[in-house]
Amino acid sequence: MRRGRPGKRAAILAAAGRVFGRDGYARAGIDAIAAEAGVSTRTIYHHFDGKDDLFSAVVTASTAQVADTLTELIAAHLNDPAAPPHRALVALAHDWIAAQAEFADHFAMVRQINIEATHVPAAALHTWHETGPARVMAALTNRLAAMARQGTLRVFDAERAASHYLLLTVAAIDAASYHGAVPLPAAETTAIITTGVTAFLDGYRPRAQDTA
Amino acid sequence: MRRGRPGKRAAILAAAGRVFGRDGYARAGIDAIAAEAGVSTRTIYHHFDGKDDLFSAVVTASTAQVADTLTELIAAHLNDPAAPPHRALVALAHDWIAAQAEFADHFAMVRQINIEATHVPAAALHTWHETGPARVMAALTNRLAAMARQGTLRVFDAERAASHYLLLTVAAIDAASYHGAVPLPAAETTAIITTGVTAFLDGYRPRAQDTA
DNA sequence: CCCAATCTGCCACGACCGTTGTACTTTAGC
DNA sequence: GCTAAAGTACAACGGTCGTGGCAGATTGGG
Repeated sequence: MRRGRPGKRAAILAAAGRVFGRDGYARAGIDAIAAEAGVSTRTIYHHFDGKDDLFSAVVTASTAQVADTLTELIAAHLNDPAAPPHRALVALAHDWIAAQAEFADHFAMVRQINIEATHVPAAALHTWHETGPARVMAALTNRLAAMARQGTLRVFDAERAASHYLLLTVAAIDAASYHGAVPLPAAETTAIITTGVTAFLDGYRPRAQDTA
Repeated sequence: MRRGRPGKRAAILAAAGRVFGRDGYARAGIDAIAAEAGVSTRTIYHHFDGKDDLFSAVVTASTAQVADTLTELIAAHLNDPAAPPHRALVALAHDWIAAQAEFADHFAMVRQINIEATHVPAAALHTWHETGPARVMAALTNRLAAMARQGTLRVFDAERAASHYLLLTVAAIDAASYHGAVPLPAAETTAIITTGVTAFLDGYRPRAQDTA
């Protein structure tokens, strides 16, 4: 049974997400989280065993929420495996980026986890990966494989194709915007996504008639 | 004029690079760096103004070294713009990954900078970007443009093409290996690179004759 | 309304760590 | 070999912060 009042607990989780996302684990202070939540520091220790426990509770909660959101986006945009791929893949990337902005705090925490992967217990890292990224990747892989079966895509390994798609769109945006730290003009965002999807579909090898 | 003896200064820089890379900025202690360098903590404050100053000195030094290494790799592997691209791009990616392993501490520090981009003075971030990534990207962009002029590649925007190449190879490896935290079997490394280069060249759109 | 759980404010302990002062020893160059 | 710069060992200050204790206020269910 969880300790304390659920309302307070939810407020603490939300506030901790904001503070951890903004300041990072090390910089984030229990006092700051308590103030943000409108709660006394003592109450935080009523609900959680300490800073580590609070952090992992926040991450597991937001991980599930984000994974749900992203899998829904995938299902919505790639529901028709016979549809022309360019338009759907561009639209999906746009919404994906929007989700990253909406859950910016979550992704900031995840980046910290990845950076400190060496200092994080391997078991926690593994369970996080299973409930989050692996779930989303499986959904995306599944849809790309369906598109391949329809002849919409030419895919040898659907999982690698999913990786490549995300790298050329989402990761490209992340790199250009310093993971959201530097805001990107909407036009540039669109340009990165469309050129990324074009590269994903067509590649950079000269066409046969070009070499003439 | 730099303070202190150059030998000690070099030892401090090297040790600080190792400790910062291994433990991260926050976790890294001046005492640990001093011990690693075989130097008293007081000597560190003789050479540098403090932890921040030491960190930025380490980063600027290794940034120049890494940028040199990578631009040399680019020049060596893409020296012939008329050569078949697949082989050269795969070989370059392999050596690039090897360089990332060799300078693992540097890249660990860079990742920290990127994560904490919000908390780093914008001027320092900008000069770092100019002397490091921007230099390397310019070199790679230049070579891809040359290949495009030779008809080896079909490129609209050489800089985006350079990004896409790195995303599909280097970034793919980084993501799979948690930035080097989880060692990757050599076979998997090769598979990621070759499939990445194949995607870069050929994309995923069905060939005309496939749709028959 | 009452009681038990919960929450609050405040204080304090203890650990960690960056930084500095000081007195002493070592090193390098003239 | 002398001298000034550089390095060392050690202790201490100061700040931050996680954590817990405690007494009293508050809250919500029976």
